[in-house]
Amino acid sequence: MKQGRHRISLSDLPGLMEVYSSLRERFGHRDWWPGDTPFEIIVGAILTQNTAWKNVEKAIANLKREKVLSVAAMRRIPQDHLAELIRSSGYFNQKAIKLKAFISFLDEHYSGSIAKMAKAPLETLRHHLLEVKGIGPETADSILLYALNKPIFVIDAYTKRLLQRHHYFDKEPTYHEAQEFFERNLPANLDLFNDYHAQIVAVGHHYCKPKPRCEGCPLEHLPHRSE
DNA sequence: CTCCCGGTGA
DNA sequence: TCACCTGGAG
Repeated sequence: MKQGRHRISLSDLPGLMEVYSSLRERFGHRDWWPGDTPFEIIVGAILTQNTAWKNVEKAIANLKREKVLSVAAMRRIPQDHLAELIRSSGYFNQKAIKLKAFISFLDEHYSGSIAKMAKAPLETLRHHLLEVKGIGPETADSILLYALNKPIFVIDAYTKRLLQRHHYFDKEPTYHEAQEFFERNLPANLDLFNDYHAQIVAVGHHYCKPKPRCEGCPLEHLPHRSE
């Protein structure tokens, strides 16, 4: 680890593309965010808020079994019934409201059509999505990238932690700071943005946890704090 | 900052 | 038992 009297500066650190290569070499290309339709991915993005994906899978399965995983069906189903189906994802009452809020948003702005929505420009879409109650920056960007194939870099808790622990930031960056950092230092490539976020989630899940487990981490060789 | 809330794995 | 989970609102 490169150290001296001086604080580690950006120029001492590997570029983001090298970081990506190290992760990718370890984890392989991730088949991130499986989903049969864009709508299923959007629903997953809302349900997975502060919730382990495992618990979301059950909820999605319930929605499929009850044939509620379409815009029309979700518009029709009563909110309390919807809440029961997604119980396993936690915060089920709030999330039922959020799903309904998204449907209303879709109806108002895009005549209830995901396809029409997908044609809107990224910035317009992001601005509109953030107006929806229950959709914050991470959920909005996940929808944009994974459901609508817009080239935007998704930031999550793992990402901010990684940037701080590996000295790209002194303190934990804000969402916008982290996003700007990635987008300024990487080509705006859809598959790269897609897979990079997936790689970060993988390293965050296995190594860069709240309590770091640096042994064997694919990024162990680059400067880091193990706190 | 606190609250929302269920499941999972250590 | 308990921390954590592919956050967001008030």
